[in-house]
Amino acid sequence: MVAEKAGVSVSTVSLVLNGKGRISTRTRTLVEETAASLGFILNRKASQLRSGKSALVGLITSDISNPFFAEFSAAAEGVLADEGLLPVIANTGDNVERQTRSLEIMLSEGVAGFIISAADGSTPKSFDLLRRFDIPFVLCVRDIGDENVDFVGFDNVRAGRIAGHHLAEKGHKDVAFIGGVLSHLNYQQRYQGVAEGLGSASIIRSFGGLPTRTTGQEATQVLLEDRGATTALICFNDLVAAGAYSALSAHGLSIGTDIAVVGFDNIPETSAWTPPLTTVELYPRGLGARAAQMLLSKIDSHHSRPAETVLMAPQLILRRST
Amino acid sequence: MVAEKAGVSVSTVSLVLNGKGRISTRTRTLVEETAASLGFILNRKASQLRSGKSALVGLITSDISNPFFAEFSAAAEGVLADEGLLPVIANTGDNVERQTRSLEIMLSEGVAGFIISAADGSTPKSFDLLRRFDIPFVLCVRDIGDENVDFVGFDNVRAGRIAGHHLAEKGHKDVAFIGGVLSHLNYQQRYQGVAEGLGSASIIRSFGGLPTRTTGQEATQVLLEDRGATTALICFNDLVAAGAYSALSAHGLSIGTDIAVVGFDNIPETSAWTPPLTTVELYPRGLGARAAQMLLSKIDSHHSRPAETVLMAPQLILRRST
DNA sequence: CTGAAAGCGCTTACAG
DNA sequence: CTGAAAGCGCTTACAG
Repeated sequence: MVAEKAGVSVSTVSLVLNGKGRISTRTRTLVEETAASLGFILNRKASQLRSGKSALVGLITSDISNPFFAEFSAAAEGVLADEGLLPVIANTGDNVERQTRSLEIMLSEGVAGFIISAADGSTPKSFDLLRRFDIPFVLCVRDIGDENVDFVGFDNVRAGRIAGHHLAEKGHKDVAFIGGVLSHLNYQQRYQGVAEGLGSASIIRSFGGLPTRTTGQEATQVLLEDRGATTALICFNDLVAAGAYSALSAHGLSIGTDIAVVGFDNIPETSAWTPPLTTVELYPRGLGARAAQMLLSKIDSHHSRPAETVLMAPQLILRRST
Repeated sequence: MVAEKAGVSVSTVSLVLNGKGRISTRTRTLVEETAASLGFILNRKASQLRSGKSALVGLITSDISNPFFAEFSAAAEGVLADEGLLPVIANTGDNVERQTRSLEIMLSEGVAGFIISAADGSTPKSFDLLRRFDIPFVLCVRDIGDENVDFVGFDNVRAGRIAGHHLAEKGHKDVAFIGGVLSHLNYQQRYQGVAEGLGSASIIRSFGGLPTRTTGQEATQVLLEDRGATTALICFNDLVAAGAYSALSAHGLSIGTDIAVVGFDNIPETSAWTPPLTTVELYPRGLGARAAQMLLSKIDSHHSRPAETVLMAPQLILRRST
């Protein structure tokens, strides 16, 4: 360590730099000053190797350029940074193998824990690696149906119910559910909620697909070829709604008057659309922050803490598309 | 190292796991098999401490939830991941001090290099720390006017000229430039280009502000209180254009017929707007990928490589808002 | 082709 | 209050 050129031992330097032990004010300031003047920067690789602690946290999502995850990640970064922790990111593209590879390399880098929005197709087994090394992790957004794992997400059934109920109140009885992968828990729960909210006298037609703008556009086009009595679109998420908007207006339909549209997520762009989108707030930023907090507390307590599930209550954001 | 419980020395294990040295096929497979069966995961903290190499790259932007940087970062992550590198992210919120702190902690974590979109107010001095430690870094998107540094960005003057010229061709002579911080190089160059493209007989009114949706909305409202003969809006970027869209339609103006709007960036959402936005493509993904490639080549060659500036040629994306 | 030894830069008991 | 020594898990010359 360079700073020992101030005439003291390495141990002493380490002690003052870490604010540990009892060091005389004189040597303390001496060390601090020489460290500053030398522009000393701690090598955490070495310190972590010895102490076993890490300032890195793995942050794994399917695609950080998806506005939902961009918001989610930015919020997580914020709370992590406040604790001096740094997120290491990886996109899985919803590929389980890529996810496993990211897990391995991050583990290898010695991250202190993980925040993971599981790739499609993940099972509880996908994270056995982390259990084996006893690394704390919290899953979020995507529920893989494992009750023994910490999870922060939202109540999908309730979110669906809110959307369905809102439409029912507006008198819609024949509705299209656009986008979403039919085999996923997120979809099934949301669909169930929609059905409940709409009530038993209603009709729902489903047009599945990956939750992207493209799906929204294409599925809406298909729908419009034979619209029937459909008066409202429930879009799996706001990205899908974006695509639906463009297909709808390409058809000359006026959103909010000719046809209603509701989304899920409340990503920032939706409030600037024409008309602003009515959507079910799923708190991407709140989830990111909460997941980071939960991980932090897991890292602190580490053992002997039962698994927690926190579900944020979705909320209707009433705007002009319905 | 656990794997030496296969009867060989640590050195040998290290050699086979790194594919170095000449090892007999027999011991090689023996080691590989026992490593696999034991679920061995290399501790890179240790290996990096010794070898001085790192698999971490610092990725610093003002805000990763900004769609431009979300795209940028996702693309950078892609090319980094292909090389087995992992991005560590930090948002500066355009605060130079936060940027410095992130630089320090990442340095401390031993990143192999940096990709940085400089926070507003950065000067060449802001990165002296990296020069002192001889850490490769590439700046991008925001030009801080340092010619001795690797930079990947776009030609702002040209981008502005494209937008101005397009509007001039459509017969617009009285134009408002919405959003953007007037003291920034990016703004000044873009403005200069717009003026050139529009031609000398035109009028440009400026409504500055941080390049956000909110600014777009508020500045457009101010403009509309006294619109005068203004027939077109040039928005500093697509986020500003989003805000402008909502203010415009709240005023009952039909975009593309009553008034023209053009943006910069071409973030994904713009193509789904009503009407789709005419914008100047600035290649967020291309920039991210290119910056990562450039950093990679810097890390390889390391010394004796003159600074490079690569500017991507902007391109008009003609859609229906003009 | 393989092993023993040194050393990367720290932190952490342990003496004193 | 401070120092000497061991050791975190690797890689890398150096012998053999």
